[in-house]
Amino acid sequence: MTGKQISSVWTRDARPARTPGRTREEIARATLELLDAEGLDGLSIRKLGAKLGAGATSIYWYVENKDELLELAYDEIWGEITLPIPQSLGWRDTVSAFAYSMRHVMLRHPWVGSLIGRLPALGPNALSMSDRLRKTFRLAGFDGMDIDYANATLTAYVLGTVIPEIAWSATMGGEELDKDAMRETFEHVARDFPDLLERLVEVNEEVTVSETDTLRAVSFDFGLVAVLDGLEARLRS
Amino acid sequence: MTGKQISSVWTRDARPARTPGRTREEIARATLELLDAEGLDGLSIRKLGAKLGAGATSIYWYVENKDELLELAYDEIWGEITLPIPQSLGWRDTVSAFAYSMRHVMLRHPWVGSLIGRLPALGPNALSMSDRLRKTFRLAGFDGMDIDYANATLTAYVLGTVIPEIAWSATMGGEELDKDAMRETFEHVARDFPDLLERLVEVNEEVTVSETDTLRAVSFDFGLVAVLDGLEARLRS
DNA sequence: GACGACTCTCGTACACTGTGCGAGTGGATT
DNA sequence: AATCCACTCGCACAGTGTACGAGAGTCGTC
Repeated sequence: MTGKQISSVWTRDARPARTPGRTREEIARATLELLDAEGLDGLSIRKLGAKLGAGATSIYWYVENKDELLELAYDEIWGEITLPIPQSLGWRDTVSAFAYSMRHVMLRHPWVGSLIGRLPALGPNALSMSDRLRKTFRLAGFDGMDIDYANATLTAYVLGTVIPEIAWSATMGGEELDKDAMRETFEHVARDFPDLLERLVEVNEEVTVSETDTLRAVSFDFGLVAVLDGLEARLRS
Repeated sequence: MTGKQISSVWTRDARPARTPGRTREEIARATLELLDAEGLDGLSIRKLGAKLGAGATSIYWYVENKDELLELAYDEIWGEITLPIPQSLGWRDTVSAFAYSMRHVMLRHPWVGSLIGRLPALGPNALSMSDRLRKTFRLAGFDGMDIDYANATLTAYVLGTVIPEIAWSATMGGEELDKDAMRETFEHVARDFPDLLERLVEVNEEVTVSETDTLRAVSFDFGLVAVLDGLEARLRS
């Protein structure tokens, strides 16, 4: 049981809750709120300390370094994602609901976009979700390693769709979706690719602000259906 | 042509190359090398200045801020990815080759994992690749918006697979793949999910270091085939 | 050749960051 | 009452991104 482990908050047990002192949950929650309010760059140990009514460096009693703090907040996210109980729906509807939930949660906490490539998902919420997804795929008829492959494929699709979406919103959303500015930007950067430019401008013109979301949702759905079809084909063979 | 645009290096033209002074390419290349050598946290303006034999703040003549520097390096990455000329192979083989190339390039430059959720891909190399992918999908028989949907789906799958892979390597790879340490870690963090734990340990045990890569490649291929099957189904209807 | 304009460099300075250290505090155990 | 230990936190250090403004070098025009 003892011996060197991989470095992560989750490889050490939380300190037992005592009368003085904070809990991991408290700290995770506060970090999450700060991240939601001010983004990844807005989070600093000193600000977090202030928010908790504590001295800046007190946090280091509970956490080895800033990355571990981010691991805590990251796992909170996984806890917000919902997955219907497997038996209630067909597997396609079940995992679709998961995919949509995951997308929404990520868009609500856009800073995860920069963390997924840096921190492993080893927290209890992430693992619990992984466990439940595996059960869902097994119930659907997948077997052995295919369970994990299917799982990975679905999750990859969602991540890969949402992460660039976040980057896009971060750059374009800041300017309050100024259509003319965007058209000019496109015309400038894509001036050597008339084909691509035409499509970019077209999409930019014909769609109102609120319809942008719908369009993205349609695109998300297209890919999701394709992925599920592909997985289903694997199931039948 | 004038007017406010979206904030990105690519919305401003590069300064014309003069006798003194660096070029964007020079700076992009140096940034890339520094990132490859020292990672995202290892990149600082001062270090980059030193590497270029320039004063630290000279870089700000060519670039508005550090993010724009990262945009330059990010686009270099897109330039390393290869896509066979569409007509030479069937569309499935063509986009498969692209997917594998993209995966390898990303794994070679693991710091991109943290950038994709933060910076838009508006550089010439990224757009050129996007343009060529669109042509490939059109040639395959996709039409209208389906071209872009298919494009997005494929790219999402690759990104979503590789990004967590990078995070994993960053945490586990540092400890030189100590098998026992990993087993202990798993047993600790996944102790409440016996099913998942069994699989984690099993995979960890039965596989040698070099086979880890193979296993990941197999998993990647499984999902890729599923995605392509799903897209092909869309093509037939 | 002289002058002015412009491109480009860079030293200094400022506010801010993560975090090591070690002295301090206050409640529980003996 | 004495001891221990979980916990707090001020200070300090090295490092960060970047604003600013003074200078150097090069060009075009008279």
